[in-house]
Amino acid sequence: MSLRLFDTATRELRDFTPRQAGKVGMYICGLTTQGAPHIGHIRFAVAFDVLRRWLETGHGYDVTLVRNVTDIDDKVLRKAAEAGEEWFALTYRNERLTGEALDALGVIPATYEPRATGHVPDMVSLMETLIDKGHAYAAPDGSGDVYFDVRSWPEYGSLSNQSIDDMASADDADPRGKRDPRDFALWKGRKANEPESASWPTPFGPGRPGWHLECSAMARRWLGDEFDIHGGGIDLRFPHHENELAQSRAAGLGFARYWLHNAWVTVRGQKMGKSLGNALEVRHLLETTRPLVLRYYLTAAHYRSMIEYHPGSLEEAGAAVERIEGFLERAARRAPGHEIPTATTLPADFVESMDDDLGVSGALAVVHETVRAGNTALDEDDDEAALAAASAVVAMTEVLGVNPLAAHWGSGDGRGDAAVEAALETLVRVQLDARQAARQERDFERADAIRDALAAAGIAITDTPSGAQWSLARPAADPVTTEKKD
RNA sequence: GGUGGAGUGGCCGAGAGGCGAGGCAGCGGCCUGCAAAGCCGCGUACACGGGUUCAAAUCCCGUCUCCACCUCCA
Repeated sequence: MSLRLFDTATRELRDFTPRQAGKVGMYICGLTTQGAPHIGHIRFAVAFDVLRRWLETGHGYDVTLVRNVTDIDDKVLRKAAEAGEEWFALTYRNERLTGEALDALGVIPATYEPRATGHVPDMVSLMETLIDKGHAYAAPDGSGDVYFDVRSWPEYGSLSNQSIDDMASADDADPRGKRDPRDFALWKGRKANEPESASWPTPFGPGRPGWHLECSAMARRWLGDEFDIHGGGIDLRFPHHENELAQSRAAGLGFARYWLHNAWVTVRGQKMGKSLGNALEVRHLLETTRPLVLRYYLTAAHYRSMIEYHPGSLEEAGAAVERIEGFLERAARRAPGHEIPTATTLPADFVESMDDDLGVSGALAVVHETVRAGNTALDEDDDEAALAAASAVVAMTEVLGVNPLAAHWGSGDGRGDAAVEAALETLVRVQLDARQAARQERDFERADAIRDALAAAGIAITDTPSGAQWSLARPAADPVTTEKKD
């Protein structure tokens, strides 16, 4: 069974075949450095993290993942000017915040994260090629801008399935010497009010990258003239990806062979965005929600479906996660050394779902079915079957990045500092022994008082035929919508 | 105006001609001193109106509603 992915360019599912056997070059685009990341930005990263994991684990590909950092654009300069800080301070601070958020959610780091500002020579080279081929021109008005000539490229509009003449002509079409209002800037000449630090010398005069050129230049440098997958949010399809495609192809490059786009997170039916004031910043959500739960929430829906955020959705994700964790904890008590090995093969239904354009919903259904079967096996003292189920659950959740036992989640599963844990174990065990003694004397009032006291301390008791077990309780999240303007 | 997407049971969320994915919540039962956890059972849902078909949530026609993109956008 082969992997099928929905290619935005052809608007159909296509069998995925890498251009080089065993290797995949993937470029994903869109992590903002204009502000702190909200869960919409992170969803994008999580969606392509799942793809990357599946390419690696499910198909054994050697993946080179390049994730760009567009660290200079109009908005960065504007915001920095408004805040009275250096633009590079702002963009680097946010780049780090984004990195922290991705780490928190268990997103595997990219192979490389190139910055636009470090690739000006690559951009100049592309522009020279485009001008030579008659697809770009320096603005005749002395602005220092360089534009792509959309009329010179018949395929312009193919990615978003639009013809140039059908595109709404922008009311604010830049008058500065464009041959067509739809022509877009490859390069922006320096304006008098812009900081000198945001300017680079070029044969066309001093200036800075336009918004689109950096991706064509960086993808080419790190992945080659042609590569396998280009990913990003659906809202980038036009104009950003359309323009990337046009400028790269017009320059004679093969560029991306598959285009994948994820949908966004909505709040009250609207796309989340800082400008709308409904952005849920990752760092705020993580004050009340465990990272694993947030990761599960963002992973559980198909990447091309919108996720409608509503109060309570994180609690539901938390309940689902706890169900999986509860099973793994029970199973681990029966496992040799209390360690659950990771299964080396994945259930066929899981593989089939994942191969069908990353059907994570179906894949998670298999996870939960396996959990139920495993719980039944535990109840029937069929340890062999229970451990096989647990191993499969570990392997499947690892593919999705939601394995509760992954070292990444750290103390989230109660695996804190060993000395602290040992001390706690001793103290709790004393209480459990006292409760057991009370129960044997049928002094249930005292037994329940002990249980209540432990619960108040955040320790949950589970009675089993072989005695009471305890675990750190996971209080339900209490997320708050942060109404934060940027 | 152009392009694309969506409407599924109390909620979330898959599926894409015929056996009701899965999760959350709820109800009943088993287990338990009681709980919790776990297990078993319980739902006849697919925006609306037509049509095709032995059979439609799924295909066709029409309608309604919502969302997105059309040079800031994950």
